[in-house]
Order: sequence, then structure tokens, then C-alpha cells
Amino acid sequence: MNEELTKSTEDYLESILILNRETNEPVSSLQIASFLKVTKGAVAKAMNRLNQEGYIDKELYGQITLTEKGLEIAKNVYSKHKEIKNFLIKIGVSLETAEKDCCLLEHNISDETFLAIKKFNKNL
Amino acid sequence: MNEELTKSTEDYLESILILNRETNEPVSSLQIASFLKVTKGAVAKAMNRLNQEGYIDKELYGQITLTEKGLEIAKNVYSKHKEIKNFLIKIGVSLETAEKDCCLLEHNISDETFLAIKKFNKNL
DNA sequence: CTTTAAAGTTAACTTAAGTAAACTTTTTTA
DNA sequence: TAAAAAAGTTTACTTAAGTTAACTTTAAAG
Repeated sequence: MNEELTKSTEDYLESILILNRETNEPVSSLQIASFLKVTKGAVAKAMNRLNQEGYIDKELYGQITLTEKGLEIAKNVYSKHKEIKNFLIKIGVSLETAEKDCCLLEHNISDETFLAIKKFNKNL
Repeated sequence: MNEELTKSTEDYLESILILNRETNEPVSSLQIASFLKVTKGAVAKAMNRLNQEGYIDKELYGQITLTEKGLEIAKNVYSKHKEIKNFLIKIGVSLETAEKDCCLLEHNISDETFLAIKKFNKNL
């Protein structure tokens, strides 16, 4: 299904989705930088790459939106995020830790495991 | 608890532990390379670093053993590995996927989440 | 024993991702 | 509308981790 996305790529796309949903507006580089706690230089570099590879739309000095391709990945990662978080809470992990851990785990979970967790969450 | 180990460092230490338990002998570079599917050059470089940082004992052209410090980390990671694998199997993930996924997840799980999973495994 | 194969080492290079800081563009505001 | 502040860009540098390939050491076999 995936064609080798890095954790970092997934994180950028996911945060664009999240930030966009908060405001319903295109997203700025600084928002992303502050969300992911990286410098604006890092964001600029990443956005160049994501743009070239067709995951986002953005012109020089312009704001950022996800393309269809980017959106699909972002949604995918974010749904894992939510499902894992939910699951962690259900087995007794604190909100704070659940939020922190799922940000890392979301990048390393197979589709099969994702489905199993989803099922588990439903049946409880 | 941890002082910033990378995934790669944890993987090397864990595989030394696993390989050593299989044979009860010190471990060779090639064994590690084949276990982790990296080149022997990569192993050599990593072993130099781990040696300098006190995680393994090894002399030039010699075999590899974990120091106390290295062993502690290896055991820690490996116990997460086993617990996560167990857990995945319990929620219906196939053996194969469970093994693959837990190799990644083991590096990203907090102590709190680890304990919760452990508890979950016990009470089922 | 010597030669050859296997194992280990080293060096030069690659890639992904970040930082810091100088620079440019855009936006705000007095 | 000009000056200052904020946002975005670019460049040079860093780090972690890998690869390939040449080289050295060790071990095994004739």
C-alpha cells in the first residue's frame, strides 16, 4: 500500500491535516514549525520536497494545502493516531502518555495490526 | 531512565543478546550483520561506537559480548519486544506480522505503556 | 607451512533530517 | 506610504546511519 514514506514525511502531512482542520484555512510554515517543534528552515526544506513529490500544493511564499495524494496519507496516519490513542487509554495509559506514544507508534504499525486494534476498540 | 538511545543502538544491543542466547557463545560481526540485514561495514562502525561508549566488550578482530550496561539495555528492549509480540498475538495479529511489528514498536513505547500492556497480557 | 577463503576493518561516499544564520519577501503599523 | 516586524527562503554545516569496495587479519585446508 505505502511506497516507503518516512516518519518525517508522514508527520508533516499529518500536521498539515490537523492544523487545517482546526481553522479550515490553508496552513503556514510557522504553524507547522511550532506544531512539530522544528525550525522554519526544516519546514521549508520539507515543504519543497513534499511539493515536488506532489503531496502538497504551495507556491513561493504561499500557504500550504494537501493534494489528494497527500490527504490520503495524512488521513491514514491520523486515523492510526486516533485509534492507537484510544486503545492506549482503554488499557489504562494516561491521556498525556497516550498522546505522546501514539505519535511515535502511528508510523510503525502494519495495516493488519491497525485493524486488530480497531476491532479491539470496538468490542470494548 | 534512558539517556537517548537510538533505535539503531537498541537494535544492535538486542540482537547481540538474542544471538548470544542462541549459542551461549560470544557473537561475531557477521552474525549480527545477517540478523539485522545490514552490511558488515555497518556493523563494524556500530561496534566501534558501542565499544567506545561502554555497551560492549570487544578487541580488534575479536568477538563481541555485552557489558553490564549494554546487557541492561538489551534486556529492557527485548522484554518490550516479547511483551508487545504477545499482546499483538492476543488481539488476533498473525505470528508473522506480530514479529515484524514488535521489532519497530519496541523502540517507541514508554515505560507507562509497557506496564499497561504487561498488565493487559496477564489479565487475559 | 603456505596459500586461499572468510571475517573484520577502514575509508570515501550517500541520504535523510535537522540547525543556525543571513537574506528576501510580505505584512503591519505608525 | 515608508519603516519595522514577521514570515518564508536559502545556504553552509552537522549527525546518524547506512553502502561499496579496497585492504588487513585470522583461520582452514591442502
